[in-house]
Amino acid sequence: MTIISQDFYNRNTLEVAKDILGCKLNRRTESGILSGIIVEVEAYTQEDPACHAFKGKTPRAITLFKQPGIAYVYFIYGMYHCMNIVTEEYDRAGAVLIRALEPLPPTENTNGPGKLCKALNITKEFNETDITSKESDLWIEEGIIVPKKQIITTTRIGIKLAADFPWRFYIKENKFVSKL
DNA sequence: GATAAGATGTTA
DNA sequence: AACATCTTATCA
Repeated sequence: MTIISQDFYNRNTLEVAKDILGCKLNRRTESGILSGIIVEVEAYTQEDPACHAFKGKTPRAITLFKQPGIAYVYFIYGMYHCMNIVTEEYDRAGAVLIRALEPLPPTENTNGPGKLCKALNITKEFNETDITSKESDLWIEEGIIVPKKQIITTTRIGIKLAADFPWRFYIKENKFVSKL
């Protein structure tokens, strides 16, 4: 399997979000490698009021300004983690939130951003992990090809700010996309 | 089915 | 006080 390089992430966030659908997320654990196809994502950029980086380089959001191709993992609602991939050139903030995976093999419950982090045991210790290297315990490879016609665009979920931005993308009729 | 409430801790 | 969530309870 071909690992996805930094160049892929060093682009406009909206483009990366659409192009990463169908790619395969891998997590190496003591009991083996857990994998899933990315089937649902959302985009966030520094000009976007809903983005953590909108207010600038706060301690939490500083990761978003770093080099593309690293993970941004944060803790939310007192019990869940959410995993993003940092995009855009160094010193420009941008990220793609991984919202759902199609698990391989189909055992884990990965149809939501908090659930997939729990299933793959992704915690804040993975913040700033280089996901373009197989030496990491978290990386992304090429997966299946998703035709443009199969990509559905909608507004993002669970936010109040910029709720009208059509920056959520998912694979049409995939059973593992988060509920309604 | 739908909608509401509760759990829980970090952030600025 | 809000929060890029999810589960459980309580209706119908």
